[in-house]
Amino acid sequence: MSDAYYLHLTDRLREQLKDPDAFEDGRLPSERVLAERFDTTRVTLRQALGQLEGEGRIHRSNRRGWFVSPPRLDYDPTRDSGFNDYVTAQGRRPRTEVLLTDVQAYPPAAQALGLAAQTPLYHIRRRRFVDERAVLSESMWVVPERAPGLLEEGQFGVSLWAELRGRYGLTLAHRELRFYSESLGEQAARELGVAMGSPGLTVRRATFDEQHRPIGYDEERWLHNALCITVTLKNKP
Amino acid sequence: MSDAYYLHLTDRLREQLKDPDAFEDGRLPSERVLAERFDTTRVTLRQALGQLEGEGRIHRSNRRGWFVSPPRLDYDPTRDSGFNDYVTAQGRRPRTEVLLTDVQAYPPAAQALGLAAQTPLYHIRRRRFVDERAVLSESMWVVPERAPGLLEEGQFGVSLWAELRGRYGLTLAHRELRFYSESLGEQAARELGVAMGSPGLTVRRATFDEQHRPIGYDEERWLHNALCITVTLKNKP
DNA sequence: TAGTGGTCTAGACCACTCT
DNA sequence: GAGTGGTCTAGACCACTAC
Repeated sequence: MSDAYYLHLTDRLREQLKDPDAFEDGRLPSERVLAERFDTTRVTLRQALGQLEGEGRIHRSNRRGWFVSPPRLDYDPTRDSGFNDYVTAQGRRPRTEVLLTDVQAYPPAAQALGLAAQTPLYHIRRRRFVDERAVLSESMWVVPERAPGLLEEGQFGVSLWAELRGRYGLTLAHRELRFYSESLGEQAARELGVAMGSPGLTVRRATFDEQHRPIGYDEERWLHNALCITVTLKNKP
Repeated sequence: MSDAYYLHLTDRLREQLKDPDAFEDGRLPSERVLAERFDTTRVTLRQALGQLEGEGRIHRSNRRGWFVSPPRLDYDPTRDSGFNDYVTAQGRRPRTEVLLTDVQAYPPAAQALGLAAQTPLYHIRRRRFVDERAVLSESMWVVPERAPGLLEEGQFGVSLWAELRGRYGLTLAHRELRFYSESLGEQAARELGVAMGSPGLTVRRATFDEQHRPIGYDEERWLHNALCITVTLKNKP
């Protein structure tokens, strides 16, 4: 089965991808051009592109084209250092857009925090970019009692955690993280400018203070090949 | 774009999947049958199946068919409790096969452990099952000085970490973990009985003792929808 | 041997982006 | 308006699994 033609195409494309300068603006030729060049149909060519997408080497922007993927971002979700900090530290350019702030009940957040399902929570939805590529769609819910007035004044473009620490004196003492691989749903796909069903990685995080009182909960939807999650642990848990 | 026909198919199939008893042995009807039932072609039907696969609801076994996926396994890679233990604790049935043991140099392992690239290491390759579904293909490299004679006597079907702790008195004090989403390569796909390019999740882990001497390194390739990685942290790192 | 999914052809139309 | 990827048709043959 290793002699499928689309696998030959992935081999040849992989070879070409080793020289990133071969593609202007990191953009691949159109599917029709590639299909003709390799003397095959778009269906087969797309199978090869899908394979390389799964490997994390290329990605697509909805109806715009295929692009060479940059190296994955290293991301340590156990730290509350800001997105801007670690993106910059890796020589990349961060940007954040606030899409929405409101007050809403969100049962999954409430459950993770041990609250009643209909508890109203501050809600902030953001979209984050690395080198002007949208890689992360994030929703954060904060317990209002822990950060009264947060929505009125917060600079959400910067680190929300820094805000919680600095302005409200909160200590993030206890964290429960879950991550899993799941394709992107309609909303996240739209916000990230990719086709629905594109591969994604989800991070959910519940945070508590020293007295184990709930602080907040967030859900992050990443483009699957944009990141590598890194965790370093001393001692046994 | 939300009115694509394959999305209607996913909706209808999702509905049917809510009643698992509707499928004998958790097996879906064949692609040809489903395509006819929904009055479409196999190409479109497969697009719908691929979508549900990405969502983690169904999975395929190479050339055997499509199956309803069981709930994800919760997995905490920061603990060295054995696979058998946490699978059993979740009411599932674990099984392990040893595929290979040998001595080899593996530069990525050596690099992660801070050793010379060509350092010979004990190597153990295993395949692990949950409820008789192969979900994990794993390679482990151990520094020979830390566990002399490991390959001669080890019971690799049980916990390798328990072996290292019990027989060699090793303390796993420091761990460096990396995980990322990446489609399965040829070897892992074959071992897991899925098509090459199927979505996967990779976990890499380097382990050190209290003196920060390297103990071992392992690479795990999971079926992407078989697990949810869970990490709980007290205090700030 | 029958049935399955895996691969592939040669087209077509549509929704969207770019300029 | 030109070009792109997204979706879809109606077939075909092949490699492999299960019996």
